[in-house]
Amino acid sequence: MSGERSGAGDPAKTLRLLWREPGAAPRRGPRQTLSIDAVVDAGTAVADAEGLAAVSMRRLATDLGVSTMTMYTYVPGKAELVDAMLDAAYARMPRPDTTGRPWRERLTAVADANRALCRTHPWVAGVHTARPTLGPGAMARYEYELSALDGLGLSDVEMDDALTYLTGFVYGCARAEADARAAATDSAMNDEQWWAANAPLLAKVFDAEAYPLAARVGTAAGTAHGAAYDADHAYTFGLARVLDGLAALVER
Amino acid sequence: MSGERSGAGDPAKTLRLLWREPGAAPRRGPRQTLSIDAVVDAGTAVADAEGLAAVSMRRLATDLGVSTMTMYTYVPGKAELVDAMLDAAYARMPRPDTTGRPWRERLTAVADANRALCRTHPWVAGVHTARPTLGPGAMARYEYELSALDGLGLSDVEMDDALTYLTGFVYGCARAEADARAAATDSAMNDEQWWAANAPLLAKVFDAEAYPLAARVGTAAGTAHGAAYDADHAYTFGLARVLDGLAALVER
DNA sequence: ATTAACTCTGTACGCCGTACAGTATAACGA
DNA sequence: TCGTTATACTGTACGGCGTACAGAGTTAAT
Repeated sequence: MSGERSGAGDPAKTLRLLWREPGAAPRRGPRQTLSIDAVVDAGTAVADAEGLAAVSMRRLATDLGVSTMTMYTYVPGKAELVDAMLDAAYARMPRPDTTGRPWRERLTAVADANRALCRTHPWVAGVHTARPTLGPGAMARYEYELSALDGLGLSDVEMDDALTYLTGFVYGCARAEADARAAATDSAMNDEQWWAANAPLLAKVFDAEAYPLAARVGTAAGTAHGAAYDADHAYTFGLARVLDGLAALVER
Repeated sequence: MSGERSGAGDPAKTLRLLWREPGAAPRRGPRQTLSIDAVVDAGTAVADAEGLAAVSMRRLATDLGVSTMTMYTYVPGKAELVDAMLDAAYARMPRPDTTGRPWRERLTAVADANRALCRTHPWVAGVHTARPTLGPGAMARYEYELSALDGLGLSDVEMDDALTYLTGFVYGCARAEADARAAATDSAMNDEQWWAANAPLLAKVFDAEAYPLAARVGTAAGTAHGAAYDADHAYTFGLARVLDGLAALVER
């Protein structure tokens, strides 16, 4: 499949891993030399530095000094490992108390916290979360974020809608930013260099008179952002729109 | 890397492919038995039916009745093939004239057209487009979509911002929807079945009193949407917010 | 007739996740 | 104390991926 997905493993095995349920039987064989946390942390370290695509069972095993198949004694498989990495990242998010602050400020804090998460762990933005991680970190995060929408007169369903909409925007931005960085790394060209390589070639085939708006606006946007994707600008612009959009719901 | 990326191939080769620039030299060897379009169409057919992950050089070669390496005489590589598939999809988007209509209606049409694209070709939503496809289809699409924002008193840069914001929302929704479908296919469980498998296990470890909002809102949202991700609802809710957000910019 | 350009193909390399079988280890019941 | 047995760990192997490379066959220009 394209990209990684959360909640893709066996439900029972995944929940046992996420909540660290101890194996029922007393442990009879040799002691484990590593721990689940060591594996999860190793995965996170590789993903942070080189992207989730670099996280392979072979790679983590090498980093941890064990053989590849040993990984499977700590974690049922790659799918469950990704869930564990994700839940651990959620668990580490700061959750400052913003009770009593204006709703825009509280929602901005939620948005910023998620953006910060995606900046320290760019791979988080790329995980497909249709089937959410149901671990303790995810629960704590959901509870905290809903609290920012509590007491605004929204129905329960509207609270969930609004949160989905807000985080959807933040992760969309974060994904674009992570994507831009990954493209630069993989191609060994920054945006400016890439455009410099493409512009002269495109000029030979593109008819600016046939597409006047595209030519004019494309040039203006490229010049304004230095031909590079400006993640901060997109986030600032978008978040203002998102809050204005929610205002129509909250202050109705 | 996780997932497919556009604009990841060699710039010169990619642009030659997208604009179908004829090879300079007269053709000396045997005639080709297939065509670029046949390869692009075969890739699109597989991606539509089974997802972009199912599109491999070996698979397309088999479908087209040639050997794997023959693919490379039509297309420089997988990266360039994805660009060609994407540009062809853009080129096929309908572009009805909405000149003179209210701006909300015009932008809704743009949003709906992109949503329709992502429904006939769910893989489109999953392509990372930090480095855009610079083919004729992409250019025609950009021109058309900008025209919906022309004459509203926005600066060129604001037009690009607004379009980025709008399409960002649409593709975010589309990605969630495609993701939900892919998860259901891959896991052989629909959302309801997946939740039914997880709920009893989660109930054993989740403390509803520690996370009262999460428990209450999660239940309400799950009940309202039949425990399934409701893509139409998210889109309708979100698009209203997006347009309200842009109204603050347009009608200022 | 020769040569150069081109199409097509088979093999091979290094990645991936992981199934499976085998061996070493440590705690339990006797 | 001595099996017995659950467990930890490892090596090999399979089928997938993109694609580099070398070679064989085909056609048009010289």
